[in-house]
Amino acid sequence: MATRNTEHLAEPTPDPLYGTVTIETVAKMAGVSISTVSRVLSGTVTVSAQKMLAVEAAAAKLGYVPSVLAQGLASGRSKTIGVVTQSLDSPYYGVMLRGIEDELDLVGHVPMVLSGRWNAKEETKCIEILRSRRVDGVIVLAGRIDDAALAACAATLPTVVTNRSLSAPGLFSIDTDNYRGGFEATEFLIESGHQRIAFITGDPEHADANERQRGYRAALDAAGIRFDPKLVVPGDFHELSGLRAVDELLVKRIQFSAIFAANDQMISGAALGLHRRGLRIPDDISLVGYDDLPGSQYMLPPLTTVRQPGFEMGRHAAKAMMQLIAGEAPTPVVLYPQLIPRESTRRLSR
Amino acid sequence: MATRNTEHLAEPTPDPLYGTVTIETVAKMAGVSISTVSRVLSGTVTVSAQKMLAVEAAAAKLGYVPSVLAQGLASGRSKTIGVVTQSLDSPYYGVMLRGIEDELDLVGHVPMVLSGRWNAKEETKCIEILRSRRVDGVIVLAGRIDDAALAACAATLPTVVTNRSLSAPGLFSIDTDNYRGGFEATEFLIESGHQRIAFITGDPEHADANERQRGYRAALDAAGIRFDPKLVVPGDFHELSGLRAVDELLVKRIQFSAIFAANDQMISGAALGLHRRGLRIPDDISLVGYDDLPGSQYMLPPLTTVRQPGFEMGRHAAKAMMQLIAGEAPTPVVLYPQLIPRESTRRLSR
DNA sequence: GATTTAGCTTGAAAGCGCTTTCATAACTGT
DNA sequence: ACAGTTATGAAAGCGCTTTCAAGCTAAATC
Repeated sequence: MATRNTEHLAEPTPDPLYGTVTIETVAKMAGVSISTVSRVLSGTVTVSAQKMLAVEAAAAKLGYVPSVLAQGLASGRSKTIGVVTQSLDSPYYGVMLRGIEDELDLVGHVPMVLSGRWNAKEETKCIEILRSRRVDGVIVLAGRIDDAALAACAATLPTVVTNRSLSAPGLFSIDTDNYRGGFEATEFLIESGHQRIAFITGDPEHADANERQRGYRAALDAAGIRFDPKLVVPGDFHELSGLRAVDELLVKRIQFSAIFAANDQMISGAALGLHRRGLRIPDDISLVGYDDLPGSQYMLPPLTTVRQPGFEMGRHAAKAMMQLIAGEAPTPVVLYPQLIPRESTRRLSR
Repeated sequence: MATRNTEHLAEPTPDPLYGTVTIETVAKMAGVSISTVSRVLSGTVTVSAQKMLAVEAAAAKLGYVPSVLAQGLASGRSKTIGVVTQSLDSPYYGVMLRGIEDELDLVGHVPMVLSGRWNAKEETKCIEILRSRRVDGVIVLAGRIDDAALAACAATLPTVVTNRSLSAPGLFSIDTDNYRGGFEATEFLIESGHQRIAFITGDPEHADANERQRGYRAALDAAGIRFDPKLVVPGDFHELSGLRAVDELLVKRIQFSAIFAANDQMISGAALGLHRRGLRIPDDISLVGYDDLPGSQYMLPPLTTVRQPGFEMGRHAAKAMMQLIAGEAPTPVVLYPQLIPRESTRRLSR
């Protein structure tokens, strides 16, 4: 036990000035009951102005900081929202975390962020840990965990998941239109005169990546360009896979004038691959990425990419969580990706 | 109150299967007292093998997840470590967060990360929030909050601060040798034949930045190169300031063959500035950064930079925190920055 | 104008789900 | 048979929230 009461001991000295000041300390000093202190602080019930002032004065003088732990135990609400991300240093998820933090801050809640390290098992473990900390809900950023497990989680804990579309009781999902993003990026390249457009895929376990690829194919079809499977190279969302993809294309002597990758990190790797072979961007090869990471506008040259509204997604996820907790049905939102033309693409003059 | 006990009501039905299973549920099922369940779970005291098995079986069957909230309240240890970072999407701090998370995970603790948004006031607020959540300690990553305030915090809460050197009771600080990093980067450039080396400063409020600058000057002195204040341009650690710095140098027609910036992000901006003016890296200008961010090896060209052991720093910070909590004196560590030569620098042939 | 009634404010007390003393009961060895 | 161990349960308490009922005041009724 933390600090035992000593009132039953022969120790007439008033509580040592030093030590934890609890609601009781405040109550005594203000000459009211702890119930009243609680009421003043939570502001739920009217309290006479006089006592209210007394309590506030006492609390201020004592530097009283209520224990959210105790509040949580007593009220059943910890004011903490669990967040499962993939990695604490992922640039893409980082932006979403910022959105979540900002929004939660507005309503006095705090996020508890754990990372799933890109695998379903770890994510499940994270959720378990979060559950043991009695979070009021969990927000899963993308994640590898399967839909069924997520739905099961939602049955006993308000759950919000981003970058996915699925529905279940207690579950809210929020996603952007990746198909459309993929389509627009490809369309942009085609309109710029490119015909041989390579595509570096993302991790096939992420629905996002597949949707972007579907958009790529659809744009090709729409323009009447025959799809060439040789132009599609597998990637895993990390830089190195982008570099390898370029190597593969080049080694196999596959003709292409542009590359569209399922995310910015892979395009960054691809750019290095081209650089190593003496190919210039965009003079020789045009590049389009996906995400618009904070650093992408400082790439050399600045990257043309599809901007994902990560920050907004984070905000909406948090807002939806608060609604879920309040028992309301979250207002569905549609977030659209947006093509940001910069300098990594050039118009092909025929 | 969360769920009221109903045992005093005329309701003979056993607890509904659905609902929170507490230590009491487990105790009843295993036919032991809650004390015994607690003991089995914490493993602090020996319990007969038979009861131990019974408890474990019951816990497993019920899917019992102890409430860390209640444990924290009762034991006075929340098993949560507060972390104050600058921004959840900062690449540099992200790596440190990973280190902290990894290390904490090993000992069953969880970080609660809040961001100070680059200002002392917010940081103070974060610490206050963390305190209200009864974290067992706080780790401050760099931070703008002044040393005195930090020392005051440490007086009542175990505190670890990175990227600073100061000492106070209950306070542990861990830093890398920024002077040395700055020195080595500059020395490397000088050894490569550069004489006119521009320096883009970091935020002067960060001691780190100033130390790096001191290292820069010292290396110049050591090589007998006269220090030219015109070569020093102010920056703020963000990309844009790097770009502006280059503009300034160029507009003022200041001669230089290399730039050393106090961090990678600014070098990234500087690179774009040079690119815009048609200057090539490293052919025309050599570049050296500081930090070695995850993306720096994929810059075009890959960046020569001073690697900061951010991950290790995070790990050590967390390890020191656990020692602080255990009442031990953390083992001091010295972390050295390391120059990583890549392709953004060239040897000047005279 | 006396009395009832509704409406407020307030404190006592029961819990929230655990940990940790304390004391008891059951063994051990000699 | 007795001191010395061990295992175990009862119970107090961690710092709050929230019900419950009592106490009071002001409005409403006849």
